[in-house]
Amino acid sequence: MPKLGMQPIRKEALVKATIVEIGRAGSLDVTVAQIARRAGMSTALAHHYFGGKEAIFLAAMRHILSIYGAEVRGALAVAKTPEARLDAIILASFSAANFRREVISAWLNFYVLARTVPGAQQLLSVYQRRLHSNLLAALRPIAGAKAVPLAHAMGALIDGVYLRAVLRDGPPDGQAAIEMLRRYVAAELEGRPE
Amino acid sequence: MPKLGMQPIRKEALVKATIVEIGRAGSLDVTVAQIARRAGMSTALAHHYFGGKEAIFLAAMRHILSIYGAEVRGALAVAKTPEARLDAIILASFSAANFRREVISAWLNFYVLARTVPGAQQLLSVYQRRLHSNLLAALRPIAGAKAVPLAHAMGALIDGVYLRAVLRDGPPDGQAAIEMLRRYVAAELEGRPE
Amino acid sequence: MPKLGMQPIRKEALVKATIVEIGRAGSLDVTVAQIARRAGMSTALAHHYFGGKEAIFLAAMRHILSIYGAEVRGALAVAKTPEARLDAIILASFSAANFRREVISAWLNFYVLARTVPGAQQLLSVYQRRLHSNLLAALRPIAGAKAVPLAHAMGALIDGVYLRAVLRDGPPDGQAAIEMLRRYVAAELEGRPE
Amino acid sequence: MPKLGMQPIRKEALVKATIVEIGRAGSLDVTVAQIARRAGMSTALAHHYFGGKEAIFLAAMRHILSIYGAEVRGALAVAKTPEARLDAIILASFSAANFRREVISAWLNFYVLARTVPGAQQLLSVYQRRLHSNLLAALRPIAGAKAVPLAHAMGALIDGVYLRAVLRDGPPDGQAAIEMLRRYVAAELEGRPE
DNA sequence: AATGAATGAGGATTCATTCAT
DNA sequence: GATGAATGAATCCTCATTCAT
Repeated sequence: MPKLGMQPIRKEALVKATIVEIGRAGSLDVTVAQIARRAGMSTALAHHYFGGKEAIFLAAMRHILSIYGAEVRGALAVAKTPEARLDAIILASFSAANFRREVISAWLNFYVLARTVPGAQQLLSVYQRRLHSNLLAALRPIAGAKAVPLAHAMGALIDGVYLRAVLRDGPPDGQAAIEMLRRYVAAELEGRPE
Repeated sequence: MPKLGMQPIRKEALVKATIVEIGRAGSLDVTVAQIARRAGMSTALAHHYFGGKEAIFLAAMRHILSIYGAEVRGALAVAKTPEARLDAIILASFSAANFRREVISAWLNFYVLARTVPGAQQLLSVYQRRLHSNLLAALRPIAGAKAVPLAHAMGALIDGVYLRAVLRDGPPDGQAAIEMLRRYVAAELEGRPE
Repeated sequence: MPKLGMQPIRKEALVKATIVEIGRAGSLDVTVAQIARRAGMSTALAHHYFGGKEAIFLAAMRHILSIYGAEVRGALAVAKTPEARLDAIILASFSAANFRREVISAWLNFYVLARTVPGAQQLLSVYQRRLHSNLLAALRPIAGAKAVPLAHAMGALIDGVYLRAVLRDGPPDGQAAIEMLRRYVAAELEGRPE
Repeated sequence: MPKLGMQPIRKEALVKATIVEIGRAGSLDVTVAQIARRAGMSTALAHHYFGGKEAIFLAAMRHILSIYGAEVRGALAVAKTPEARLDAIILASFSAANFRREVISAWLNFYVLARTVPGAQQLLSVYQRRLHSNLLAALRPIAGAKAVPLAHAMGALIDGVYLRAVLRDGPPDGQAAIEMLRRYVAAELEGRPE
């Protein structure tokens, strides 16, 4: 018996199923049938709601990025000093919600997706730009002229840590990642102030 | 006009074609037919020489890793001081031969491959371990207790720079990458020694 | 115009088409495409319903064996004496429904299939055991100690007649086969009673 | 270093390899490459000597049939009485040389081949006719009018025993087969003479 | 005599997508 | 809203066969 207002529920189920399946498969080689089955519906319905596989992937990507964005935003809101702001970004990047096996796996694969699908590339660019500007805003007061290169390096380092976490067998170690980032920032800031 | 001793020639052609095609496609969604066509032979011959698609991918991966390994080894051989050794690794990582669009793209996709194919995972692990031990050997004399975490961070940073280079449109900027790494090392080494 | 409840209809069509095609080809070298075409559907649908070629073959085999089994069961039900029972088995074995060109051809090829596919071997074993026990039950009261070897021989003779029918050009002669079996039984039973 | 007069040696090796491979595979799904490898040569050479796969199969079939024929001929030559002649045929049919796993498997598959390849059909017909006339010649003096149907039944029974031997797991039991045939003949001859 | 090289043809299987119900 | 039915278009892989050496 079909109910009204199922659309958002179905869509969310599909998005979550997509992330799980990409995590499980370790690649984008995931069939719509797998996603739909895990979401508890037919493939036809999945198509009905999203129009196509690519749109499903994009929605999953948007979901992950928006969760990450929300977490960062929330943490920044309560941080008072530049140092606290910087740390908030680091902590959000490796929080339990984001630095999870499936999410990391999906993340890596979205980098791949971005090479093919313009929409994905755009989403990833937006995320990178936002991260960069957040980092920059926090760094500017405390790093001076170093702020720009430092922000670039931190972005790359975060991504690198994600990338490496994909390969490891056990659960990802967020704490170690956080320490690595903190240590990096500390080292760069400790040096001659300019 | 069949000649003798074609096997190595054909295999190499296929490996190179594979890297090019993965670079072009931006993903592992590359058909054997595409690879074979670019290598100038039939798909049947590609299968004949490698036995299957996976083996072709693995050979391509091994090729890239071995070139990188050779370059590092060569640079380390002539470097006399620890500092020179460290710089040699950095330079090799972003040399014109390795830090090329196609190679970077292939690199990213090999990370994905490693999630599925055990052989690929192993190859990547070997590469990471070797890089780590090279970094460590160079850092130990000059970074003391910091050597281990620093080597980890450098490895992650290198991978992160690769990952980010994938997304950018233009040609990858090896020089900027080198400077980013050098700057980080300098900052860490400058700080209080323990 | 897709309707509901097509699964059993499609499956049956595929099973029948399989038997016809094996009969036509004279071997198991029958493509799924041929079977699907004759059954009036795409190969994809055939795979969808059966999961693979082997499963289609097994279903066809099961179909033939079950028809034969049903016919024997039906005939045994109305036979009152051991002699009538024995004759019922013979008649069913060479009835118009079973002793047809295509069915015989399929039969032979299922023997071949049984050499490769465990499921097929099992099906054939079941058929042989059931035939044997039916024969034995009918023979025991009238053949005494001879019953066991006689049942074996009759089974072999029936199979042999099938085998030879495969080679002949014209339509198989069920009547002649029945007479051969009857004569064989008569000869064995006439001999000294023990 | 190619030698002269290799042709018959190579051909025989291929024929034997073919029988072994058909026995191993349990079907005609045997590649020329497998046959050639087992025979210790390249596929190109196999083609060179036989011209094609079909010709290889036919040669293998001819080989088996001719061995069987030779054995029967030899046994008939020394048999003095009709009874002895009959027994000679039975014995030859289930001799250790013929009633072997691989040979039986090949035999079955030649029945399949005969449905497709005219040459195979002809070979099999020749064998059947020869067996029939041998049986008839032996039976005529001792079975009178029964000779013809008895010869037919014996032929079918022999084939049936072969067919059933294919399915059994263990080694084929020639002795049991011989007894089955002898028992049948005895029963028919014992009965009232007309 | 012998073989490595090479390929065209074909075959099983998968999958995103569409459509009628 | 929801789904079973259905397929066209790939894709990987195999294999008999040919050819130049």
